[in-house]
Amino acid sequence: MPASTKLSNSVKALCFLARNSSTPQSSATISSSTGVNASKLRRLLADLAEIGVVTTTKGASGGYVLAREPENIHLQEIYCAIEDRKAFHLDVTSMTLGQSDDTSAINHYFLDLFAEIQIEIEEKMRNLTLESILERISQKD
Amino acid sequence: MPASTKLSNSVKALCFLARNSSTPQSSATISSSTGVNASKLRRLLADLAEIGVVTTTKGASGGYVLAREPENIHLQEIYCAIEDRKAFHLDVTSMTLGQSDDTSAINHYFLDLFAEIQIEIEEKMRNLTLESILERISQKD
DNA sequence: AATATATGTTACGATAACTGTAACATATGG
DNA sequence: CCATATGTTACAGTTATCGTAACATATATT
Repeated sequence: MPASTKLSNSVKALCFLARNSSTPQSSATISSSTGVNASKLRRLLADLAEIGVVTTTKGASGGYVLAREPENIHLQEIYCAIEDRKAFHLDVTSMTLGQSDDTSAINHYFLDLFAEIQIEIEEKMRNLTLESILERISQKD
Repeated sequence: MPASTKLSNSVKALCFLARNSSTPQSSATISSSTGVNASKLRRLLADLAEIGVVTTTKGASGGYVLAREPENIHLQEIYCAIEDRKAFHLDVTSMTLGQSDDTSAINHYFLDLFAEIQIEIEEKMRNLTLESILERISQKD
C-alpha cells in the first residue's frame, strides 16, 4: 500500500473509533463502515497499537479502542508508525555505476531535495490532529 | 516514469546541455553521458522543447540546445512540462460507492491536503534554477 | 537527389508494485 | 471447549514501470 493510502485508511479507522468509543470495535465492523479491507485494517491498527494510539483486545467482544484523545493524536506519528519505506515515493532512480560525476551529483541533489520536502511534509502533518480532522469532516458545506 | 524520476532525468540532460552548449547534442550523446535511456530523453526533451527550454534540430549534426540561460530555467516549469498526471503520487484510493459519509469526506480531506502539499512543492521548485543546481553540483566537498 | 543522421512517437515483453482476499496461527472471553 | 478476534503470511489478478526496439518524419551533408 502506498504511504498516502495507508495514511488515509488509518484515519478512516481512527475516525470511526473516535465516534464509537464506548466498546471495542472489530476489524470486521470497521471494515464494513469504512470500506477498507479488514485484513489491511488489522495490519495498520497493529502498527498503531505499537505506538499507543489504539489498544487492542483479542477474543470475543474484543477489538480496537482509541487509546488517547483525538486532540493528542496527530498525522505525523500515524504516518511514521505505518510507513516502513522512507518518503512519499519521491524516488530518484538508483545510481548505476560508471556514469558521469554530474549524474551522481544530481542524484544526490534530488535525494537531498526530496528529503527536505519530506521533512516539511512531516512538519505539516505534526500540526494536524485527529480532532481537527473530525471537525473538518463534520461540517457539511 | 514517476514524476520525481522524470524531473531528475530532465535535469541531468539540461545540465549536460548547459555544459556543452557550443553545438547541438544528440539524445545518444546525452544518454551515454547521463546514463538515461535515449528514447526516454527524447520524450522528455520534446516536452521541454514545447515550453521553450530547449531548441531541437533534426537531421545530421542536429540535436538539442539549451534555449535560455540556466538562471532563467527553474524546476517548476520543467516539472509542469513533463508531468501529465497530477501530483507527486499522493493518491487516495478512489472512492467506492455505498460507503459512509465519513469515508468519502476523509477521501476529500486527503485529496485537499495532498493538493496543498503539491502546491507548496511547486512553490519551492519555482525558486530553484538550473543555474543554482549547476553551482551546487560543481562544488565538491 | 540520395543518404546518413536525428528527432518524435508508438509498441512490446519483462519486471515490479499494488489490490483484494483468503488462510491460519495465536490468544481470549464466555 | 468453542466461538470470536487479532496478528501475520501468502497468493493470484491486475496494474504500473522499465528498458528497449522499431519506425515514421524531417533535415543537414555530400
